[in-house]
Formats: sequence, C-alpha cells, structure tokens
Amino acid sequence: MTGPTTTSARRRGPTHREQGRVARVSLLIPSHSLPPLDYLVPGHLTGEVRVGAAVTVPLSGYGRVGIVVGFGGSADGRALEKVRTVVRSLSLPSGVVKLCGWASMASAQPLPTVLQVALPPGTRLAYEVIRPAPDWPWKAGDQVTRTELRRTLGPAASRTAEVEGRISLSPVHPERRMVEWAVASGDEDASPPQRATRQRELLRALEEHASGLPARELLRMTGAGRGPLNQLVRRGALRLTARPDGAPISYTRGSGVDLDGYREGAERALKAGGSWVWRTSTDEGPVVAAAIARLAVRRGGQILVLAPDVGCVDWLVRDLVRLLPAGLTVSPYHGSLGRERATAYEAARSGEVDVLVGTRTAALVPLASLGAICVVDEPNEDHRASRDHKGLHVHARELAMARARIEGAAAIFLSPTPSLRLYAPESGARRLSPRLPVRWPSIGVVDMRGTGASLSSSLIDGCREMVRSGGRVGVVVNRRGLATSVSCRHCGHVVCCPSCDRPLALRSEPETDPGAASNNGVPKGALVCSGCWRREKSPDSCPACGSERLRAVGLAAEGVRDSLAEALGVEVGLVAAENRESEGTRIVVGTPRLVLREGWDMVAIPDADAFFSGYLSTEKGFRVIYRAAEASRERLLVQTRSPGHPALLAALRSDYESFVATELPGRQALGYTPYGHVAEISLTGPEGEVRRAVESKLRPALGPDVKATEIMPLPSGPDGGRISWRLLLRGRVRTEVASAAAIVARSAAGTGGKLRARIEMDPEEV
DNA sequence: AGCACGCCGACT
DNA sequence: GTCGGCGTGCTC
Repeated sequence: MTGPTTTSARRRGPTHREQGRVARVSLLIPSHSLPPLDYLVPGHLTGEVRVGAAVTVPLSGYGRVGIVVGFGGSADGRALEKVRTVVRSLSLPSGVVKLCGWASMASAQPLPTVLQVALPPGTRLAYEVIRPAPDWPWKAGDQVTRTELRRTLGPAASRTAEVEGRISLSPVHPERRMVEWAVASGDEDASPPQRATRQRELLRALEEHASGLPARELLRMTGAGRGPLNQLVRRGALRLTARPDGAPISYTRGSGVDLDGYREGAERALKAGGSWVWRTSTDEGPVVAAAIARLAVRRGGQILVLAPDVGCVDWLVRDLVRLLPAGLTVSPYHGSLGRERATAYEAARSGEVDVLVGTRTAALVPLASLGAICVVDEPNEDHRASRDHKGLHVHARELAMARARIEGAAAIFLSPTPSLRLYAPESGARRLSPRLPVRWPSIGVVDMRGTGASLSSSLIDGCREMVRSGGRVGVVVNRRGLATSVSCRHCGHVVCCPSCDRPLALRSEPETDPGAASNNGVPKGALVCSGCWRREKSPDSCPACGSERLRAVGLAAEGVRDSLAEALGVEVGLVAAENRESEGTRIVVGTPRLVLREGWDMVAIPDADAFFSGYLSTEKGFRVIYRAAEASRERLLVQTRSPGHPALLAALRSDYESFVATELPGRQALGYTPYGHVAEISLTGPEGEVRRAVESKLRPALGPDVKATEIMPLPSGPDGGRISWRLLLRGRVRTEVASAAAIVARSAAGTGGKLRARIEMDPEEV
C-alpha cells in the first residue's frame, strides 16, 4: 500500500503545512494499474481532509472520487493538482481504510476494489449543477449524469465547467422513503385509563411487536383513528419514529437467561482483546454469539457477527432476536439485501445497530464503536468463496483478525473443529476453554476391505432398525450423481475424460428415468468430468477392450439412494445441490453440507474414505466425520477401507487435539499457513501472453524468499473451451508472496482483456 | 507524405 | 477511466 507517510508529513513541520498538505488518494476507478496519486490540500479543506476522507480530484482533467489513504507523498517537486471537494457521506473511518489496505495486500486485489466494498452500497455518482451557464438546459441544484453532461456540452466544455466550479461531482444516495413507525415505550406509568379503549387496543396490538409497527399498519389493524394515537404519544406510552421503508433492523425480544453459561469465556476475550479461538459445538453457535454480543453491548460497543453464507446470516438474526435481552437492535448485512443494505450500512455506521450480522463483506462496514467480532463456523470456506469476480477474496477469519488488531477489539472464532491455520499456536489466536457437550453417539465402523459390495449388511440393517423404531437416518455421500466412475468388468479399464484424463462420473440424464438400467447392467446416464465439467455420452462398450460388461462403481448420492430404497423397500429422500426429492422421508441421502445441517437419530457414511482422499484434505475429512457425529443423536456408522486412518479415528473419538497434534507438523514442514503463504494464480488466455506475464514480468521481480512453480496447463477452465494455466507462489512472508502475485494481476490487466488472471491467496487446498 | 487505427503508458 | 503518443499499414 502507501508508505508510512504520516510521520514524514510531521517531520516536514510547519513549513510544509503553510504550503498546504499533500494527500495521497486512492481513486475509485476499477483499474489495476493506478497507484494512489498525490494532491494538494487547499487551506480551506485541511480540517476535513484526513485519512478515510472521500474527495473529488481531477484526473486527466475530469473529476474523480477517491479515498485519502495517507499524507506526504513524493517530493519530486512536480506541480500537483488540488483536491476539489470533500464528500462526507462517502468518507470512511481511518481504521477501515487501514483494514482495506491490509485486505488489498493480503488478497493481491487492487486497493480501489477493496475500498469499494467498504463504501456505502448503492451510491451513484452524478454532477450537481452549481452555477449553470445561461445556455444550459439545467438549473442550479439539478443532478446530471456524466454521459448526459458530455452529450450536451461536449468533453471540453464539461471539463471547463468542472474547473470553473459550475458543476460538482457528488454522490446520489439511494432514495430512502421514510415511514412513520409506532414503538411502545414500555413505560407502565404512561398507560392510559381504563375507559380509553381505543388507546388500550393500540397498545395491545403493539405488545406483540416489540420492534414496533408502521403507524399506518397499526391504525389499519385496530381500526383506530389518528386521535388516540396522538394521545398515547402525548402520554409517553409510545413514540413515533421515522424509519426508512423496508429497514431490515429488528429489535431483540429475549430474556438473556440462556446466555449466562458462556459469560466467563466471553468476558475473558473481551477484556483482553485480540483474537480468540473458542471450541464450542455447532448447535450452540448462536447462543455463544448472543452471549458475546450481550457482553459487548454492555461494555458500550457494537458487535459484528460474521457467518459463512446468506442463509446462515438470516438464521442467526432470528436466533439473536430470540436470545438477546429485549431492547437491542440487530440487522443483517449481505449482498442479497438489495436496497435495504444501504439502510443497514447507515444504521451500523451511526451506531443505531448494536449487532450487525453479515457475510464477510460486513467485515468492512464502518461501525461507530466496534467492541467485538464473532466469526461463526470459522473453518467454513464459504467465508471466503466468491464465485463472482468482484467479491472480496479474503476469508472472514483474516478480516476479523486484522480488524480486531486495528480497532482494538476482540475477535472470537467459533467452531468445534477450528481450522488448523487458526489453531496453530503461530496464528497468534489465544484459546478459550472448550465448551463442548458430553453427548456423543455410539460409533460403528465397518471394515470394507475385501468386500465388493458398496453397502454392508450392517449399514442396511442399521437403517432398517432405526426406521422401524421411528427414527430418521441421514446418509452422507461425497458426490452427486449415480456413480463416481464407470469401469469395465472384463479388463478393468476406467472410462476417463478425453481432455483431462480424470475418471468420468455418471449422472442421471434429466430426460431419462433416473437410475434406469439398460439390458447389460450399464446404468443409463451422462458421463461428466468432475475436473473440467466436460460431458460425454455413456459408451455401450469398453473403449479399451470392446467388452460390453461395463458397470458403474463408486458411491454417489443418487446411486446410494437407489440401492438403499431397493434394499429396504422404502422411499429414500435425496438432497444434493440442485436436486431435492422427498426430503421428508425417514432416510435421506445427500451431501454433507445439506444433510448435516439438521439433526438425525442416526448418520451413516457409506464411503468415509472419499472424504479423506482426492482433492479433499485430511482437515476437511476430519471435519465432516466430526460434524456427522455431532448431528447424530444415537448412532454414527461409517464404512471404510482404511479403518486405521488416524484422522478418521480421531474424529470418531471426538479427539480434536490429537488430530491437531498429528497434522500440524506436516503443515509446518510444507510451509502452509500460518507457517508460510501460497498464492494460486490462474491465468486464462493465449500461451504467449501467459509466458510474457510470468517469465518476463514476474520471474525477474521475484525476491530470494518467494518461489514460483512452472506454468501448468489446466485441462480446460470452467469458462468453456479457453485454455487456462496455473502456477503457485510460495514464501514465508505474506506481503512478499502477495505482491509478487499482484505483479501478474497487473500485467494481465494491462493486456486489455487478452489475459485474465485470478489470484487466490492461501487457498484451502493446492 | 498523409491519415486511420490500435496498442500502451501516463495521469498526481 | 480517459487521453495522447507513437508505430503500423494503407491510400492518395
């Protein structure tokens, strides 16, 4: 980012101040190549221009908006342009700017991109007409878009108009229709006399809604007029407030009694500040978050609760409203909030909201007085994943740690099985005493070595027993579709993807009968490559030896569902990403993320090994098995061909510590986070451009402590057909790895779209 | 020689 | 994002 400029500005002392300060401005232009630029601060703005101030400045003659990220700047004596205006509504606290700077470095994303995420959502820029020229079609106060202005006046006249101060770049905030809300004050003394029936009706209607009701809605419900309402206001029994239409803010309505069990831990973390890992069970997550929230608010701060996805955010909001003592405000914050998001942002910034619950974007929202950050389900990779290109490529864990450090708050990470990168002592996160339940299901391990079958009699009998006694069974499978591969019974050949050579998985064709078998036992369906998503027609005979004795092998959701339904003679439900059928049945098969969302009497895992092999890490496998045990009330049954696998056994014993003890040394040896950092660079474009970016720009710039792999061609990217390439950078120091990765990103940005680069810092699996 | 067009770096 | 410089290649 920018250098340590505040000190140098101070050193220059009063002489420099007399000349006017130099502000370093990061311009909000989606460009990789533009570093922060220096501008003179005119005397009348010195008071307002601080780090975080949003300013308008000229660039190539045109006005642009930028954020002040520092002071001082280059001393090369060039004539600097002046800061034109300060835009208060877009200004950020300096702490948030620091955080954005850190996030930009850590993710190798351009600073303006990150700053954009921290700015009020939904704001658009327009020119406000200040002093119109006589021949202009606009009057003073009008809002004119940049394109409209250029179309009418032409580029030269537009620039002159801006320089002369006839127009000024200013943000247009999304329209917020205000609606009148009635909220009961809860003041007993203010209750109306017995005979004032209308007033009493109004209050009774409000009792059900602690967070209040729109006044119009209240009057409609009760049939009362404006008179009784005003009477109540005069008495002080209720107050009327203007709230933005569709405000997402809720008022809590619990008692807080359930939260005392977690007080001690929360107190310890909040008093000391810094980062804390707290091993608490998944189900208790909301209660722990609530306990931390209550304490943070008591200590006069706000709390930020970060959840991995939108569904989880909404669910947490509901729980917090139910659990927290009445009188606190809770608001969600995430991308799919639409217009309400701007409202939540303002409420958080002004301090109106006590608890802001959101996805990782919320980690950059300015808060009036941040006391604590609570990250729920810390190891979940959805805390980072951003399929969309414009999202933040930083895990919420990292943002929370950085923000807590910058703002002097406490960051608390919840999970029964924290990520190794966080739990490693070197991460700097301290540990609170685990609060895990004693309940653990009885464990059954079926050794599948030497068996051809995919479902053991133990598993089938177990399911049958459970169903007979009225219980429900969740069956957890790694893959969707009918089977993980198709092989030849005669020669053993496995049908593989022609472009990337990975085994092709069998999916049921939507148009054919799912699970329908052809005469010779080969299931009908489409073959799909798990690596490059290529689709192939299912062959009638073995591509290697021509035999027609093909069979589907490997456990996948639909295949397991069909086999179980047949073996048990009952309907079996299916929950996979896109595909949900009869979810309410006694037995449901699906992927862990969907099946393990709820509790079951028994959980069965027909192929536990699948979670430890392939592209899935030991860590993920451990977590799936552990979560499966958490989710089963009575019994957990796993089938495996490696019954001695240490991580599997540790998970089944609920022994997180021994899992950590065996895994950390390897992690350290390989230099994975927190012992080192990796940048995964994916490039899409012609080979020449890739080589130019990597060999002539990146490699010469590499320091001695960052190592780059060769460029590996990827079979074919997800963006159909175009050739992708990949390389990894490794080093001990994060900034060194990230800035090397940023060289490639900038280089790709300079090719005008010929080369596209995607940087992933410290991906979970490489 | 004169001009259109596209690439590339500067802009503070 | 916007501009202008410069090189390439085509035309008068």
